[in-house]
Amino acid sequence: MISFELFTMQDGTPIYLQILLYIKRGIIAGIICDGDELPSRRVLSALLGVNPNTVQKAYKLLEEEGLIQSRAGAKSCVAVTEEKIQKIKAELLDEDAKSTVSAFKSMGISKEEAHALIDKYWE
Amino acid sequence: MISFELFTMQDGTPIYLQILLYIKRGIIAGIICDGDELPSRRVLSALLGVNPNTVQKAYKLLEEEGLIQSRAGAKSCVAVTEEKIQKIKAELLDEDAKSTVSAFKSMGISKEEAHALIDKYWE
DNA sequence: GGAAGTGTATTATACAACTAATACAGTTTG
DNA sequence: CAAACTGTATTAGTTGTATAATACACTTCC
Repeated sequence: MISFELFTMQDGTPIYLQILLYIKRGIIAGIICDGDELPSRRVLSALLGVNPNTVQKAYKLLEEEGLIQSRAGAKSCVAVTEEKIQKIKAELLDEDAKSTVSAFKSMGISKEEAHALIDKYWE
Repeated sequence: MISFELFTMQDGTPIYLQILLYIKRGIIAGIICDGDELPSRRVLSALLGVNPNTVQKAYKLLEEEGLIQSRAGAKSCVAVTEEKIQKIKAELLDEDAKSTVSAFKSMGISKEEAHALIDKYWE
């Protein structure tokens, strides 16, 4: 069963996206693995204090991406191949790195300063 | 007069925030300087193909931050001190670096891999 | 079989964010 | 002064997000 102990809500981003990202990143990190059971919509919504429909929206998007499997009546579970993992890993890293580099460059930051900034905030 | 030639619209982020960030980053990079004239709300909105109020929202926020000055009837212009520049530079770099590092760590990326990613997307 | 839990779907409401359309008052400039 | 441009304010409409209340069909397990 996937744990949501490390999940922390932040405002500014839609809740369903936070849930989506939490699971995607967990998969990429290897903390969430193929076959793992997901908490039910009702259980997770109660745990996070949000509406079941909000969880449903995240789960539905994950299913449409082919990362989880759901059948009516049964628990949902993670369904990923190594190939899919590498695919979403490349996608997320691409987004993050691209936007960060773009932001740094537009502010006149050099590559060396960028490295120093990463180090500074790594702790 | 501030140039918007390098400005490119991207969907996903509110337009007024893109305008706001474009100007802030230009100030940080030293491309936009104290005293520079801004295009009027109507002119810039026509140039970008958006509503004048969208530009107004960005300008209003910039004024509330004390980065530009506006008086009814006259053109608006940039009004920054070196101190203010350093302040917003620290703020923006803090946000960008912090969220990037957080994202990388949650995906199990090491500091060395992070550096390699920055280099990869720097071109 | 039946109870409990599950996924799924529908409808409605509320609220904030974003954009749009318009009107009004000030300044600049000839 | 007057035309043209400027900033500002108000109102409205659309969309996205979140919530709420149900309803229904399916699976699991005793």
